[in-house]
Amino acid sequence: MKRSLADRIEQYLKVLIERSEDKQIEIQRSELAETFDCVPSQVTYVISTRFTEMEGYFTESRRGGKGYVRISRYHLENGGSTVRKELVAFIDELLQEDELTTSQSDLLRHLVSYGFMDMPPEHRIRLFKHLRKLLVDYVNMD
Amino acid sequence: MKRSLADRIEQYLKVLIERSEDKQIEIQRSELAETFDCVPSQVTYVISTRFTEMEGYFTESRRGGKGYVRISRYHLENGGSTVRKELVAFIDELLQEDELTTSQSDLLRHLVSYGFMDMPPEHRIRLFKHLRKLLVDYVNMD
DNA sequence: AACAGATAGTCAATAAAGGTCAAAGAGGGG
DNA sequence: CCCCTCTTTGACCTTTATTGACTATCTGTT
Repeated sequence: MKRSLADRIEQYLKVLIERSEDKQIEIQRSELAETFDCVPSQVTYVISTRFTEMEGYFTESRRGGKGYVRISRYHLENGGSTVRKELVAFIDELLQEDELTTSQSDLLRHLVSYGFMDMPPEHRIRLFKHLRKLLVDYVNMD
Repeated sequence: MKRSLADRIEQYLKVLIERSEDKQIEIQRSELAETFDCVPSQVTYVISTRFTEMEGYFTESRRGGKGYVRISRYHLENGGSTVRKELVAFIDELLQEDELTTSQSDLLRHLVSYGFMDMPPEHRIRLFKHLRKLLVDYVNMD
């Protein structure tokens, strides 16, 4: 089991994240590339393949002077996840009842599943309830 | 978390604004530049990129003797509408580029146009920016 | 009213990041 | 050995920050 460079960079970042206070780190792409003696785009590759929203990570970045890449990990299972599941279930229901098209429900499911991770749970709960109401409004419009 | 000069000036101003009685401050561009040991136009740069209407700020200024720059953060309904319009415009753009179907953009436009009315503007601004990013992610998924 | 001095604004050049994309390389399974 | 997928690299692109020369607009004085 020979670990690739990408694997090692991934591991390195994950250790940093787990050790951090708020499960969130900020790195400089070029600096990290230098540490691992590779091209900067390798770092981009690692981040885009191993720190996706599907894996529970959220990334932001800024270019230009003093640029950075911030990676945050979210707990998919804590506060609000019940509400999240309920909302996803509701979207599926609307799809079953032909109140939404497949493309609409795909989009919504994506937004609801992977978005709003960085909100405080109370806000997220309120937001999801609000969203549900908005959806009801929408499908009852015609 | 290394900060650029622009970041530090931004932070400084935001603290002043939050501490102020009426969420409004008046500064002298050249004086602030001296404080941060930079050229005055740096201050202009910070203000024009970080204290925009979209971010919920409003600025006025006067040149000449006793000149000033006034920055106000607004609280009420003014706040969200620029961001809302911007997001709707972005959705339309995605539709034009065939990144979204008509049914998807209709749904989104409805949610964005009629929802979130009762949220505090600061939250709404963040939410809309977040939504925009989620949409970008979604259309780039394939 | 004209002028002088004091401010703030504009704009373009330059630097300093990160992003994109496609081609080449490396491994592994059939 | 061939093919497929994942990795690595590098040339080129976009965004953001910093600086300074030049411009515009006030205020106060003569």
